[in-house]
Amino acid sequence: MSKRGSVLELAVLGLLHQAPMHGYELRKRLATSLGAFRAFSYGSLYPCLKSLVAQGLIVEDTDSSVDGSLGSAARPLTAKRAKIVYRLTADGKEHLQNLLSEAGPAAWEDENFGVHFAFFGQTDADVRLRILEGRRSRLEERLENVRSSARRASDRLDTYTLELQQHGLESVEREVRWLNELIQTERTTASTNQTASRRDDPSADTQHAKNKE
Amino acid sequence: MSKRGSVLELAVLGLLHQAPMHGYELRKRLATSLGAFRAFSYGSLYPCLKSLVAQGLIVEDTDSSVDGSLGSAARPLTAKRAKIVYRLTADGKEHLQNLLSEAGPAAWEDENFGVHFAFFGQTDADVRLRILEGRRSRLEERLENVRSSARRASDRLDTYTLELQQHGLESVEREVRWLNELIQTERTTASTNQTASRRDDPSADTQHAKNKE
DNA sequence: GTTAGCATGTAAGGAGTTACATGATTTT
DNA sequence: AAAATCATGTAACTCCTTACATGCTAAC
Repeated sequence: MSKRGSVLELAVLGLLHQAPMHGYELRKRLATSLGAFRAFSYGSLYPCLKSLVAQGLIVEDTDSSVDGSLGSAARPLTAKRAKIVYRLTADGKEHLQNLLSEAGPAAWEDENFGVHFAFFGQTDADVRLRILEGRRSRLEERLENVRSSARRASDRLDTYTLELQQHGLESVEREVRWLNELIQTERTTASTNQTASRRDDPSADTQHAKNKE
Repeated sequence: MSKRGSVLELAVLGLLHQAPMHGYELRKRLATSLGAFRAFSYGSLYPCLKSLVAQGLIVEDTDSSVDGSLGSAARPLTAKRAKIVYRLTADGKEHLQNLLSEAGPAAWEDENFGVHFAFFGQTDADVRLRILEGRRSRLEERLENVRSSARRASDRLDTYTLELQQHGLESVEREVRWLNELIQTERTTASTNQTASRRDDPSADTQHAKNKE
């Protein structure tokens, strides 16, 4: 169990950690505040929230305060099709921390990297660095593959295919440069102010045992 | 029927149009020659090939010529676990042309744009231009959304989230510049040498009636 | 003669979308 | 009082992946 690890779950937990909110708003934030331009549909969001509740990672605060306007004493304090505000539980916070201290390949693959990065504010400095470096070497590996296969087949590919390949290559190169800058910054700021989360802090290691890296 | 329109099917048809080949090689080309870095698994490729056969768009050339080395007369010309070479049928070619002359939104969304672009060599000049322009305005629209939501929430987003958003923004801006150049080139080369596929060619319009744009 | 790469497939399942269905609240 | 937007949900489906299962062929 616990291998419930879609992007969505992490994103939801991360956002709810910043502030409790209801599904509708959650969805809007997913669309923007995540650098990714992925927009999730309600068809995936709400079932995900249900599942998180079932796992005990979040709870629903059924908003009975805004019952408001016509609240006489006789009214059974339900009905009304509740507005549900979701909030992290203690377990949820812990689980989020575990997910965010995952510094293996899973954290730097395309689908996940963006989300992990988006919550770097809640991530240990050493984990941040490892993820950035992992991502970078993943991309460099990819560049190597494409370049070598380009050497083999280079010609005999029509203009458009080449153009596309070239553009893809440059995009990846650009991301590598971006990562280089970030890594640089992480390293320098880490040495100046941050001994934050030294390696002798045991809590950061709790889930490392079960990893399949 | 015929709404069978996954990325994979188009990619397979496009590649088979360039040359007949078997599944294994098809997969390698998908990984590289498509600018996208998506690699499809056999688990999706082979079922897709089956489905294309069932639709009559491709046929299997069970390779009995390379029976070769020990071919005495007595041998029943099967067994051997065939190497299957796939090849487009006439229907397949027609269907491919229809897919490639699709100049609506479906052709310029993220998932499809790359594949359509990869086969621009087999696409009419006017369709190419429309897809490029469609893609560009799609991206500009997206930029507008992100920028305006950034104006609203700008602050109060932590450093990393902003960094991510910024990087995403710049990636998209970069793609827009790329598209601008391509559109420029298309326009100039179209006016010089190409009257290729003038608007009075009826065959380019065959599937336009059923579009839901 | 055994490893590495070529070659073909299937079953189960994960992650997300679309289309639908409903209702409350705010704006015009 | 109509329209827009806020808000919550479900069922069916799509596309693709993982893990498995099999066997041929070339190189070392």
